Amino acid sequence: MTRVTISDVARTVGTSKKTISRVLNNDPNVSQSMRQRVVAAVAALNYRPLTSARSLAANRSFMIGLLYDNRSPSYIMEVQAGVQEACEAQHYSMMVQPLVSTAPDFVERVEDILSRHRPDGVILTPPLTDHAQLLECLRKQDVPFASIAPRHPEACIGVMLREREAAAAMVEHLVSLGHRRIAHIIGDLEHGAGIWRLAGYRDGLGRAGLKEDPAYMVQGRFSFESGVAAMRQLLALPQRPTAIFAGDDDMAVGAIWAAAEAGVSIPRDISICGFDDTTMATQVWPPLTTVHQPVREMGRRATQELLLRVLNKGEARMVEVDYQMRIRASTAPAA
Amino acid sequence: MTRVTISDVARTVGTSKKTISRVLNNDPNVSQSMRQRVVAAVAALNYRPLTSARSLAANRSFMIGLLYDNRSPSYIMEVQAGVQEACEAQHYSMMVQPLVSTAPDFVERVEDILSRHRPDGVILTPPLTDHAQLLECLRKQDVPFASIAPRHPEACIGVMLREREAAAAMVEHLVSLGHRRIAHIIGDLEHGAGIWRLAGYRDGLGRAGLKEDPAYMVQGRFSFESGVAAMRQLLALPQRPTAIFAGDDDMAVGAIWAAAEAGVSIPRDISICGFDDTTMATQVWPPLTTVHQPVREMGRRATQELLLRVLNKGEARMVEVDYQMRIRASTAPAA
DNA sequence: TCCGACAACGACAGGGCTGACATGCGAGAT
DNA sequence: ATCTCGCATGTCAGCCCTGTCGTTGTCGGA
Repeated sequence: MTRVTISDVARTVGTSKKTISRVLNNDPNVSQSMRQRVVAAVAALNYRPLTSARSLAANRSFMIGLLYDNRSPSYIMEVQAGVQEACEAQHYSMMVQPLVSTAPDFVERVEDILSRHRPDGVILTPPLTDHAQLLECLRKQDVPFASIAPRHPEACIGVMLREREAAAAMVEHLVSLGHRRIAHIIGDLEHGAGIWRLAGYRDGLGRAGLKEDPAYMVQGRFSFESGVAAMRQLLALPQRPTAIFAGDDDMAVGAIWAAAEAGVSIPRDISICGFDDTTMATQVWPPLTTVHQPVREMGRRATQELLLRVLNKGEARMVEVDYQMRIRASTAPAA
Repeated sequence: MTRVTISDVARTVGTSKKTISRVLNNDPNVSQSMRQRVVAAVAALNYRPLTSARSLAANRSFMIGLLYDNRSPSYIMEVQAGVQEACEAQHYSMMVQPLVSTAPDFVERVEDILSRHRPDGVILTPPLTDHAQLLECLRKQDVPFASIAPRHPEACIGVMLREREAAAAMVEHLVSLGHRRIAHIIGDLEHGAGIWRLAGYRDGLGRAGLKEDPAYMVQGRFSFESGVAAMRQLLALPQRPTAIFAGDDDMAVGAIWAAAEAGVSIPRDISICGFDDTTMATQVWPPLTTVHQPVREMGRRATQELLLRVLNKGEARMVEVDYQMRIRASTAPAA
């Protein structure tokens, strides 16, 4: 049982390979009747064009690369699902590539992937969205890309969310519950998210007329462990905060864990909230108040914009999606 | 700046394309001196063979497909990382494909992927490992595959773990803490894991001389929500169990959540343990006693076996990896 | 010295598909 | 009737690599 090729189809229809190709690629200038006959034959023979042959001939790979560097698995998994959806809709395939931006051979590896596979476009997730060398590499190789939550959204296409505003809104939520001593576990400042959320925290304090207290601003790294460490530090303070806004859910979950460890009750003694609304947010106890980011949709939208550009089907842009506040049981009125 | 091709390299070295090819593919029968000159030229020109051209000519794709159907994201993500590692080591690339085994066009989609991309091999994760139509499809198209924790490990290559034994050991752990009323939240019985862990639970009870009680065996579906539901059911029992062995961590976390909801203290009132040792296991409070499954390693090992077969480099087999008990704070002596 | 065995290499022919260009043909304009 | 034009289809070269197979070079043994 050998492979069915385009020639086989052409032979059965009694036409040229090119006409088959035209039908399959939705080229204009094919008569209705011919189109139908071809479609019928393709179905009858169960023919599917071989991707590698198409790539070679058409000089494009029909592939989108998803590059990431160890952000939380649940985040990446969601993005991946979204990218996959969008690719599928355009009969593209997705190739995922974990990368370590600090590795010595980083650029080398990127170049390797780009030139061996020649993806028609690439999706960048934080913090790769702002990796200068990477961006240069992409530009040099002329590979279009779309970014998810890049630090400089005005300069590129992709998708973003008003994180600063959302962070401020979260602080306002805490203020509205009567909290005055509100701490922030700062995310990785290499990420836009880290910067914006910190800025939003400050906005929120400012609007409520509260002063910043350096002791209430603890550096984390967007990880569970860093959340635990930060919380321990906050709990050791002579005057504890009554509410904590963690830069992301992973750190918030860490904070909740450290609170449990110390016998501090959430939200009775301290309110905690996060950002992202990951799977864990609803699976910890108490359920976490957080900002919902539609990560999957963001993956999808970014990919759609990218494909718009790749396929020359319209003007690609930086899309903005909406966040949503998810007020759950981890925040409560100040004692 | 146009692409560097094998001809360019051949021209600079002053030899034929085929010789370049031989060097790049580590074929024998090339003299040392020639080999060196070629390598030097390749480096100088920064040449990288185009994957689609190689695929077409060599009639293989240099690609391994990873197929999965919505098991928990953290599980898939770990497998994916392992598969990726193994692929990389052999200069293969990984293509991930989410699938919905209940979808009406399931077979259609599988066939499509297989014939368009012709992966040189495929990694199957549960429950796809036992999907009859899928397996038939793979055999028909002559695509080698390796399975992770398939229900019939003797019939295929891949990787497995003595889950039944581990489950029994977990029950023994509970027994050794003095528990006598031990419940089990049963996983999805479509998965080998569901079956084996249930069997192990029974083994454990039997060895301790305990009788099975249908009321203590609640059906779940390997999901957080099903864990919550099962736990509520168990808590409503006139005589509650003192310990619960959940079929996986997701359900165990759900059980912990439902306990918190009901004001039941873990492990003081009830001990809970799970299976898998996912990320969550150490992030919930109390930290979860569970069986550690080296998921990433399993992905890697399965892929290594697969590549052994694909590349004809040796006899591929069903590898067995070891589990480890992780006794943490969610289990304690019976009251 | 000659032969055979085997190592080292090259010429050639595609693999399956698409892009550029050529051709044929009928409808409408003149 | 003639000329245009535009749509529908075909021809052909070529994308970049590798497999096949035959040629040449090398070396040891008789």
